[in-house]
Amino acid sequence: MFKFELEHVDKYTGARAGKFHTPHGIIETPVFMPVGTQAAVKAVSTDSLKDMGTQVLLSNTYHLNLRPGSEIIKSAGGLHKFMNWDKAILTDSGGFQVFSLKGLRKIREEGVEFQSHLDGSKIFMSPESSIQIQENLGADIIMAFDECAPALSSRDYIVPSMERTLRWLERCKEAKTRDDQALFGIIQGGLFKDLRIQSAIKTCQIDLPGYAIGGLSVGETREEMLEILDILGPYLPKDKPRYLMGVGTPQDFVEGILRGIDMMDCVHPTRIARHGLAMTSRGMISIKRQEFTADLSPLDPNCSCPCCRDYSKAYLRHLYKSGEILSSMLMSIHNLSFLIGLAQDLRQAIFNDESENIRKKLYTVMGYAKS
RNA sequence: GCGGCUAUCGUCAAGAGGUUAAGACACAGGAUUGUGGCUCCUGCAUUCGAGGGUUCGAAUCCCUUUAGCCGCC
Repeated sequence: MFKFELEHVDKYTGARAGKFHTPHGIIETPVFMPVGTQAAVKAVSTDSLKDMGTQVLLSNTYHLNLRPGSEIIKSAGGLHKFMNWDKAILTDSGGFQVFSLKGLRKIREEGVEFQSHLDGSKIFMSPESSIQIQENLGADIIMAFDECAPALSSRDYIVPSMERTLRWLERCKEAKTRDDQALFGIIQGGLFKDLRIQSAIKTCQIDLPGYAIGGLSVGETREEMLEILDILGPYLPKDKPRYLMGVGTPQDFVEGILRGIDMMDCVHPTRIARHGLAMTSRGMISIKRQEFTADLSPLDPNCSCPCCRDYSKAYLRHLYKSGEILSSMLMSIHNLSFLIGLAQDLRQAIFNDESENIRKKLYTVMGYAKS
């Protein structure tokens, strides 16, 4: 269980292709993981997710604990049954909410006191309670409860935060009782290279089935983020999956994989889809643009997803302008298909030691901006 | 034919003599990275139905005219 087979490493870039075994199937890496925070990928059914080749979904401990409550999900037979998804699931621990709900929480050594964004009530989350909730949810991969610190944090802020996250990781491991769930540790350290290395070494000293890099894509530039990935590579065990948390523009995705990342998740594709933006083989397209009013060609002529197969840009623009729910559905299906397809292309390219070609294509043929 | 009322951005509408004519929606650009939030940011009337006048100064006052609505013959 939770064996990671490293199948091939691109001899030019170091990009990795592998297989991660979970109780709900094998995840072929590199992989993009759609995010379904509240046990649902916004605007996308599990049938659609399956059709587009999704291998693993993300969901969220903090949000599901508030609503409907993890006991409800436990009594439903776990998250897989509750949301009708029989492939792998990964739950984030609530650590990101320490960042995103900054105004609504207080951090202590023991844990974090949140004020519910729903009704204002006090919710205390600790490494132990996060693990307890995640055991109730029953995902295949569960994340350590950490603090995701803002990228612009000072060294004085990052040092104690990072050390606390390490102590919390020990407590998470201690609290864990189920052996059919893989606990991943999370490396922090802000944008300070020595702290990142320190965090990587100490985190990886704790034997776990996988390791994540957190605290990135939270306000820093792409160059800064990639620099951190570059220096971290040598400190990560080769025989464990490497998960870069919260990253999902096509550029970041490709650059991450070329730096040895195996797994990434992001709300980006589904969020921008709801706001009328598409990732395509010809760059980013805003379906809102006036120029598409009468354009009967597909969103992406090189895409075979249901959205591109069956509908025109003029129709998609009309749906968006009309506020139709179908707009969110089709655009989300497309964007997720694009990233999942990109991951599949990369995996194939890695086996041929040609992953660099995908990067070149991204910046030339596809026309994505380098920074 | 006579009397009254109304006429400000694509739409709804503030404004009642004094610097660049509110706001909302719509429209047009842009943002968005381990998802509180179909959200956020930016732009969008040198012009107030038309023409003339009073005044240092008018969307705001006066006259003429046009259109719509309401009454009366």
